[in-house]
Amino acid sequence: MKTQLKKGTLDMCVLAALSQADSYAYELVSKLSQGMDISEGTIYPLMRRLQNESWVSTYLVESSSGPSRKYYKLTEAGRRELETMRREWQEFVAEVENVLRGGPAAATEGAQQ
Amino acid sequence: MKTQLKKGTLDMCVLAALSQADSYAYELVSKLSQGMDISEGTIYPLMRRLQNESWVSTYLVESSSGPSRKYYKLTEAGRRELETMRREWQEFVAEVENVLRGGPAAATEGAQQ
DNA sequence: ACAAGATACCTTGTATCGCAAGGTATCTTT
DNA sequence: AAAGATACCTTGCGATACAAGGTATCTTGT
Repeated sequence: MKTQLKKGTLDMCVLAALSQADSYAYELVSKLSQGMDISEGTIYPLMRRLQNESWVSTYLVESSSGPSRKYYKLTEAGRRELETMRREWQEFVAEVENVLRGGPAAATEGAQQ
Repeated sequence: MKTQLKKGTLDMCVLAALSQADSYAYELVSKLSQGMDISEGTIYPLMRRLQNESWVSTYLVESSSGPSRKYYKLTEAGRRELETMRREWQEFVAEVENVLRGGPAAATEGAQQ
């Protein structure tokens, strides 16, 4: 999957996943990797960013099959941010599709061929 | 408009615009800026990339209202690449929407709340 | 008991790309 | 001659995805 296209969407995808159920980074990677292809080197800095913005909070849970898991939980601010991101995403997609359709943003004047 | 979201889509948008009519960088900026918000500092390196990939060719046209314009024209390879990008874009959007809908890529197992 | 593998955390360095800021040259208008 | 629009371009910065590598825990096979 094209790396550049993902820029700016992974935060939203993670927040969306967390809006359904709390999760931990390692699990998020394996779940999101099915369709989105996200790697560990991406998720850990990303989760830190989300936490710095206070969009998620964390708590530790001991696991019966390995080391403790750091669960992330969406905060109220995170829920609001997710809605904002959704809106921006939809607007962005609409604008790109508009250009692809040859909408008003396409160059039409004074050109040849 | 969110900077990160544009990454990887501007090439496609420019190729799409050129698929309708030849154009030059300065004009592409003013046309695409209406909806997409693209700046000169972005377009010139971008056009060079497209040319390096042989997706566009260029020709000079003298203007009656300023310096000569460097027109860009989509090549056959460019047309094929545009179709590839379109496909990848659609697949990508579909996958993101899937995650937003809480699709199979969302974390559901073993979480709390 | 010990090695191997899975689970789970993390950091460092690299590449890419969009953009603000700045620079140059041409042509028209005042 | 000066000012402004047109049109080209480069440099340096910030953001982010990722490969590669590292550490610790827990289970399983021998």
